[in-house]
Amino acid sequence: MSVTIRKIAKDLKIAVSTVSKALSDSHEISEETKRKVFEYARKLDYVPNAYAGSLKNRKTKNIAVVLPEVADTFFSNAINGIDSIAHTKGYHVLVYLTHESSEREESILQELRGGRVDGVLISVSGGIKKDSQIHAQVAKELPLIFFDRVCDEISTAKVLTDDLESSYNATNHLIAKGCREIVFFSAAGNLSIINQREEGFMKSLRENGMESSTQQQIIKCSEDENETYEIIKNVLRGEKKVDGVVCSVEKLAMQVYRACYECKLSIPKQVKVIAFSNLQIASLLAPSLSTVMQPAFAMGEAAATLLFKSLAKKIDLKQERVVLPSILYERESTGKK
Amino acid sequence: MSVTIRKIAKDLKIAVSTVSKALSDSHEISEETKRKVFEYARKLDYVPNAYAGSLKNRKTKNIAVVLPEVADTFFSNAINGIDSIAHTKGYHVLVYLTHESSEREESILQELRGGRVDGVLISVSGGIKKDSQIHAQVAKELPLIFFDRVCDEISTAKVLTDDLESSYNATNHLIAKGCREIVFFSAAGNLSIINQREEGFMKSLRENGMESSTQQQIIKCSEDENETYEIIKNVLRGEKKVDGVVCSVEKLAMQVYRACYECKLSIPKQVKVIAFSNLQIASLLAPSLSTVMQPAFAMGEAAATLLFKSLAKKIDLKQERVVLPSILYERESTGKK
DNA sequence: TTTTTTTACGAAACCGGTTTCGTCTTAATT
DNA sequence: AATTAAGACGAAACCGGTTTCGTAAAAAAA
Repeated sequence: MSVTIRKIAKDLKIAVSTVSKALSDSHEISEETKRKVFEYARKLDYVPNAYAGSLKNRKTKNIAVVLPEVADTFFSNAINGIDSIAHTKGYHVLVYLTHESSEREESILQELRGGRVDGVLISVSGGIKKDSQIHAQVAKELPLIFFDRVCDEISTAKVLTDDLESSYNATNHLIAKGCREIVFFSAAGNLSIINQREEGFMKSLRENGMESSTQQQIIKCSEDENETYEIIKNVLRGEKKVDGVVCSVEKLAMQVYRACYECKLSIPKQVKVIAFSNLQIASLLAPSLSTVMQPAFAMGEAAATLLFKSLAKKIDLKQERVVLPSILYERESTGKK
Repeated sequence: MSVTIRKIAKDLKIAVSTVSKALSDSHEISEETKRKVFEYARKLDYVPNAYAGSLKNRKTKNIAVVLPEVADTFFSNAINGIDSIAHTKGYHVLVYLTHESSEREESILQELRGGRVDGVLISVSGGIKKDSQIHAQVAKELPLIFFDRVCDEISTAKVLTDDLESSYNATNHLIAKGCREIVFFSAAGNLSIINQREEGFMKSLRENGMESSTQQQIIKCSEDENETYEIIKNVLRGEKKVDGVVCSVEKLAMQVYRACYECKLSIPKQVKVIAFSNLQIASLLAPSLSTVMQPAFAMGEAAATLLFKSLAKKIDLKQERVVLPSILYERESTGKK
């Protein structure tokens, strides 16, 4: 049985409340008594129970981070950013993985209503349904902050990147490098950031007079990896020789690389590729991959900072919206020597 | 204010204990009453407080995962494995990052003594000191399981890979490919898995009559990235033309690639490289990287499974030791066409 | 010296559950 | 008919803290 303040009180023949106050260095307690309590607590190696007090004051010092997966450089770096802030605030981080499943995401959020955490940072799963009520419900009960993959419908804080603009820039980059038949590989699901990236892509095409059929230029991929691979191969082998590719997410870039290898298409000679990706080793790929890199760590920091400000009642989350710029790295896959 | 069983009891004009028992489907309560309680609880959207009961029965349904970093494919995949098991058991996962700092690791473990979690899975930081008492202390108070980076001194469950053997195999592989001047880049710190890998390396050299000076063949790298880079470059540019490299950890492989690039050394023509790594995209590197891949997901699963067995009082952790095999992937960096 | 204020501490309620134990009613047993 | 057993529920303790409020003693003010 672990040491409690009741045991300390009993041994020292003083009241439980006195021990509690002494340990929190209350002015109500004399220095003499405080010293005694601290000494004895130290001697018994007293460690307070983390959740006992949380009942009374409703502070668990836990926050939840809900995301599709952790084996992804964007998300793992975001966690680093979140953890760096949480750590300075003495908070603990619970990580929840949805694996892009909306059912799982919903059941996780439902569980989070049980007072396990003081706030939630979330990047929604690709499969999320529009009509889900649970996000709004959670947002009512505790501070909820979206980062990167947001739900536009929910009125709460959001941290994102300039997706439309950076997708526009990426497409312009391909065009500047001479591409004339560009396609956009779009991730499955109905994420607003993906929509933004699609729009940036189309905006560039429009401005450059390269717009034809949206359906032929924006290729929706599947949730299934193998299916996606087939889709990609079919597009690349099509009669309309594609010479430029924008990948909306990192995973697709890897698939495009594999497909080009199998179809004996040379990157960047025959097909130029640029992708939204946070791979630190993009520069070591064969060929090195041009990327639009999101400031994952900074986004995590920003989201966590908003959360703690909200917990300190400093801000109203409804008003908050942070947009950070992505950075375009030009590498061999778009023709850099 | 959220709805509690006391509110339900009051509204239904029954005792709190009756509500509690009804909700847990106790046989003490009549079907009639249960129905009423369930209905009303559902109507009020009652969600039980996660930590209220934990005081009494000492079960938080939380586990801690302590690791050096998350932006590393081994660790992020291990988390996936852990999460997959934890999820089926209805447990929640707290992630703690040490960033290879022993002070941080110690303060984290100290905090975990406060009953925040029911058990701990840990991969120790490289900077950990031998004389730290806190690991043993935690192991006394709650189930503690080491995975991958273990502390040999502590008598508790461990999940690891066949480090000595796989390092031996990796070195043999280089020799079979014609390497005659092989060095082992060893990660900073004093981790037992690194020692095992060093031993496997030396064993191979010995058996092949290639052992010379250990100090010249096993190169200890620094905690500082830039310093490590300089060390690597100096070794590769040395007069004794190194033609084979074993990297004890993934990060070093990336540094070796950079160094070879800068020193204009061709991989695999002049230098062959093999590394302990879990990068899924190792095959897309330029050149593709031969790796010793650890079964990260399975290790996470195994560690979590041990923990839950221990929580169910099914096993004595002191006896447990799981060793999983790594897999050697031969790719271009060691000469595969 | 009397009154007021301050200091230091204790008793008890409280947070939201679980669990033990006692009691009353009804049904089964002898 | 008397006794026992089972069924259904309530009162209260408990888990380990925090917080409010009351009070005795000492110090300060009148």
